[in-house]
Amino acid sequence: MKDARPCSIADTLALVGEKYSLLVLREVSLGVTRFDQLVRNIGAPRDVLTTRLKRLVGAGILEKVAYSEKPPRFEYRPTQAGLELEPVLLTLMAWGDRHLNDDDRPMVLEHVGGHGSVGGHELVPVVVCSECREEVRHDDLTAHPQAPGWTVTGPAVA
Amino acid sequence: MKDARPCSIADTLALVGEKYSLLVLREVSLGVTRFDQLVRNIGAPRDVLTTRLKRLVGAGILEKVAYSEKPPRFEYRPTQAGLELEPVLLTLMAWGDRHLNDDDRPMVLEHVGGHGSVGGHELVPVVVCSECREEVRHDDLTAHPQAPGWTVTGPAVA
DNA sequence: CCCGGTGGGTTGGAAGAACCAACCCACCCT
DNA sequence: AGGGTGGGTTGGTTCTTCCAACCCACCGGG
Repeated sequence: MKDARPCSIADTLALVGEKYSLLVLREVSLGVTRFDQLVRNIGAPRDVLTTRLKRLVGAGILEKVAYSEKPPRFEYRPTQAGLELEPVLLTLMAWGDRHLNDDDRPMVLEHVGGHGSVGGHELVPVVVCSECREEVRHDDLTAHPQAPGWTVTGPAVA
Repeated sequence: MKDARPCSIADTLALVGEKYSLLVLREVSLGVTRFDQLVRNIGAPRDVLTTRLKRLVGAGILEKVAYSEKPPRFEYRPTQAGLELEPVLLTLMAWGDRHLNDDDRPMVLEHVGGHGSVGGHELVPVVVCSECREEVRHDDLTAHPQAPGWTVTGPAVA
């Protein structure tokens, strides 16, 4: 990945884009935080999961918390930064629900609103602009690269 | 990945979770659709990019469109399904902007609203519930696995 | 006609990562 | 003493990546 477009998407994927990493985040967000459970629920090889967990802890996305001394036992809990990746998981899930599992979604999320909302309803996540609160449509977007030497189509100088 | 939790997140990542795949989508969403440009802007090895493009075309996320006969030349354009992955890209970018590139974001997106909105403003994407329009917070969510034999913490029967 | 350049790949070999089964250790329960 | 659980590590094989080089069709200029 040398000389690629500088980009926060690429930077984020460099941390959480490896196989299983986002699935780890799915599990810890669900409250599943122990090594053996993660292995089973994700279906990852144990050694691979070990290296993923190290990476995510090192990146400050998970933290290793002791829940027992003697024998020393740990659980992996999401940090604030880790929890803030939930929108990524929600949008991935929404896409898969729509395009891959349209007739039987493997999991349904119930949304229990904050301010006086009555009961729970099914969550269908949508991305909106925080400024104008409108749903983001592709055609309403214009990209402005900030890095010197880069235009929207590619490197300018090179 | 045998016997893992059935999940649309995993299903989606099986299609677009390999290295570079989402970066391809970033580029085609920006309008960069040709092989050589993709190689340069993404920084991926040519052969790997070839296999990724085949996969994405096969999945119906991209389509290969001829823009010249003699010599035969193609561009890779996102399908509707491909464009609908943009929310994933936006949330990834927002996270990287906040947590990795807080002082100089590599790219700024301008949002030109649809219905009579005046000028463009910077896009800061937020995920909301389409039902109640409130921002989705982790604590407002409850997961309901639909697959038989699965609870939120793991397989029930085993 | 020959030469270099562009677009879009394919090929071969070396290096690295994933995968799997097996193993290990500390502890707890019976 | 024996088995079970939690949380890993190890060794060896296979699967991917990576990189440089190559290939081919076509175009333009001299």
